[in-house]
Amino acid sequence: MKFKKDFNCNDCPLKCEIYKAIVETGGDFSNLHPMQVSLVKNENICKQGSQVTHAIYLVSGTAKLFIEGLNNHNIILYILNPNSYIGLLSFFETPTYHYSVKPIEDACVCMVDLNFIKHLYIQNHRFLISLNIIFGKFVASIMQKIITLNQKNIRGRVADSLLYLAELHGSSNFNMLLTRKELGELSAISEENTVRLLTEFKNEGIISVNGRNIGIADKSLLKRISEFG
Amino acid sequence: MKFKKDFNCNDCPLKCEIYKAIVETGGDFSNLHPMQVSLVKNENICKQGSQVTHAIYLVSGTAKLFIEGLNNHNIILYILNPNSYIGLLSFFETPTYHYSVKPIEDACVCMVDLNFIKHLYIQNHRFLISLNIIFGKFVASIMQKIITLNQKNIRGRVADSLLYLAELHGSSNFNMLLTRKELGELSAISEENTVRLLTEFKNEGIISVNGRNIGIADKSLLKRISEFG
DNA sequence: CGCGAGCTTGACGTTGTTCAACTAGAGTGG
DNA sequence: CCACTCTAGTTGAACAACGTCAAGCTCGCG
Repeated sequence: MKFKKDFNCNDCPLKCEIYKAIVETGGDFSNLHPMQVSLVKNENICKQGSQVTHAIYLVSGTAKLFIEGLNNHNIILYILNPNSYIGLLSFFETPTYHYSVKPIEDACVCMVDLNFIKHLYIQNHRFLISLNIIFGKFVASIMQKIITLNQKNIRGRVADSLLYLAELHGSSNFNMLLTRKELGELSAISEENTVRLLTEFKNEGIISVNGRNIGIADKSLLKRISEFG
Repeated sequence: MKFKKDFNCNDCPLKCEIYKAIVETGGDFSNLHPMQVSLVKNENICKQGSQVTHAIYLVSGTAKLFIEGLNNHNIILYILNPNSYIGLLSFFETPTYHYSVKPIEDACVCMVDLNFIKHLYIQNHRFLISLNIIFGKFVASIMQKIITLNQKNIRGRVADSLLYLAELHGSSNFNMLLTRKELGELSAISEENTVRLLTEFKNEGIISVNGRNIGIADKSLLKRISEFG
C-alpha cells in the first residue's frame, strides 16, 4: 500500500465522475484533498465491518467485491473494472461497510472524504441522480444474484459467471484473472466443482480453457445452460 | 382494489415521512395528489418488471416483499409493517421494479407521484438523508440474506426467519400470518421441510406452534441454531 | 355433505460438499 | 543444479443435505 499525497486532479488522466461534478458545480477543488493509493493483490481496499469514511474510486486495475460469510467462505458479488465507484453501496449514510473489496491485480484507487461527496451531491443534483442510477443498477443485479444462487444448479451458475466475465471483458476470449476458488466464490460453489465444470464444458466443446484464459466457443448454448435447461 | 381519490393528508391519521417533509419544506400540498388504495390478500401492490411511477407507502396491514424467480419459485426478502416505504428500493432512478409486493392481510397503501418525491428530496436534504439511511439498511439486510441463504443449513435458516418474525412483531408470541409455503419462501426452502422443522423445533421444546401462532420458548437456543451450530 | 386449500409425513433420488490423494509449475536455498 | 516446498489445479469416492413425489389428513366454506 503506497500513498500518493498532495495529489492534483488536473494531473490525473482519468477525469472521473467526481471531477466532472466539481467542474460543473463551480470548479472549487480546494476542499477536495484527494488521496491516491496503490495496492497489490490481497491488500484490502475496504474491509467488511470497518467504518466508511471516504468515497473510493477505482482508477486502475481490477478488483473483486465480496461478502465475507461463515467459516472463511466468501461470495463474490461483482468484479470491478477501472472507472467505477467502490464505496458506492455505502455512500448513502451507512456507517460501516457490508462487504470487502480486494484487487485481483495491482490496482490504484482514489479516496475522497465522504463529507465532500455529500456536500457535492446536495449542490449538484445531476451528480446525485447519477449516483442513484448506479446505485439502482447495483441493487438490481443483487436481486438477480439472489435468484441465481438459490434457484439454479451449479452448471447454470458457472455458465452465468462465465457469461458475466465475457461481458465484463468485452470479449469471448479473456483472462479471467480469478483462481478456480475465486470463480467458485463468484458462483457460490466449491472449488472442486468449479474445476469439474470447467473441464466438463471444455469436453463438451462449449469453452476452451488454458490456465486462466477462457474462450467461449458456443455462447448461445452457454446461455441456454445458464437459463437452467 | 379500491381507490380513494381526492384524499386529503390532513384527514390521514398516519403522519408519514412524506407528510412531515412537506410541512418542513413549506407545507405546499397543492401538487401532491396522494392516492390511497385498499387491497385484499394476493392483489399486487407492485409487480416485478412493471414501471415505477409512484412512491408507495404502506399505511395499514402487512405485506411481503419478494423476488419472483424461476418456475414460480419466489424468495421473500422482507415482511413490511405499516408505516414503511414499499417503493423504496426503486426510488432511485430505477425504471422498473425488481421485486413484487403483495399484502398478507388486508392492507392500505398511499401512492405519491415519483416526480413529486424527487422534487421534495432535492429541496429538503434532511428528507433525502432519511431516505438514504433506510436505503442503506435495506441493502445491509440483503447482504446478510445472501450469506444466510447460501451458507446456513435449513435449520439455521428457519431459526433465522422465526427470530426475524419475532423481532418484527415485537414479541416472542406472534401470529406470523404466513402460510407454511410462505415461511419456506422467507427461508428459501421447500414447504415440506418447513413443516418438518417446525415440528422438530416444537418437539425439542424450542417453540410452540398453534396454527400460524408461534411462541418462542427458548430464544437463546434458537439464536445458537441460527448461528449455525 | 363434499370440495379444496393448507398442512403433515414417509420414502426416495439428486445434487453438491467434503475429504483425500495426486500432479504440475514456480520459487528458494544449499 | 538439484532437492524442497508451496500454491494452484485436478480427480475420485463417500457422504450428507435437500428437494420432490405421493398419499393422507383437517378444517372451513359453499
